[in-house]
Amino acid sequence: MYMTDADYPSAEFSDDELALAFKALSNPNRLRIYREILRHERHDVGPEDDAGCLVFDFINKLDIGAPTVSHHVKELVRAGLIRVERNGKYLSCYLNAPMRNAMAVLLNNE
Amino acid sequence: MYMTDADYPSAEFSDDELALAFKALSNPNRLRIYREILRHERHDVGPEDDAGCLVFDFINKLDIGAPTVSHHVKELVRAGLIRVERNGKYLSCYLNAPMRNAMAVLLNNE
DNA sequence: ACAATACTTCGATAGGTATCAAAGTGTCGA
DNA sequence: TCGACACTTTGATACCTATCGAAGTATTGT
Repeated sequence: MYMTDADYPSAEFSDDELALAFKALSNPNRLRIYREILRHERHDVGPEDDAGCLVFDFINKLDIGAPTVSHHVKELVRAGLIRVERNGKYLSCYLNAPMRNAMAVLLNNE
Repeated sequence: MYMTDADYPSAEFSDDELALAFKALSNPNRLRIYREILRHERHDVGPEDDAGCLVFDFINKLDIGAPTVSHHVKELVRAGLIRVERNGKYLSCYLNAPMRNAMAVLLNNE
């Protein structure tokens, strides 16, 4: 019976890291932000004209204030789910694929 | 830009329900319990001689007390991730496939 | 330079949670 | 029927978090 990290050969992330990632998705508003970034990644237009997902949009479309959105984005970064990049006035969000993959593998092939 | 449940056609679970499921996986010990149930489901021997995953084992293998394990199992049930069934002295845990599937779809095909 | 814009940081508040010890409940074997 | 076993419930503690308003910072257009 596997019950510790050491029992999972070649696991990319520890239980603690994975738990932190799931925790980041445990708030409905944060989950909405992450889903949007996922969706954006899928329907990607070329890398040139793509500004990524903007924090600006989250602030305008979600029913929470800018400080809370800022906090949520930082939590997603801290959990390793996304990364952000400043483009002038705007902040773009991009998917962090390895963590998404680790969660998917956990749910699919275990 | 999708930002609400209503925008996701034929979504089986709401953002709130999904967030609750992810929250249930946000504690390392609870994640270990869930992974073990997943693993058990995969390496399933026939339905006859299968007693499921026993809470008994979680109590013995995790470094937390019985009350905490009991609490965690209840949280996994509340989140729709698993169901439990009493077999005499023991409590067996079984995977709740639809919720697992919903999370997997979210991470894979969105 | 200045105003506007897009966040970010701070401090506060209200509520949630992981864990434990102690005591309780239901089941089974002798 | 009685003790042992497998949980469960309760109450307490220490900590974490989602959100806000107010004030701060960085960037851009004029």
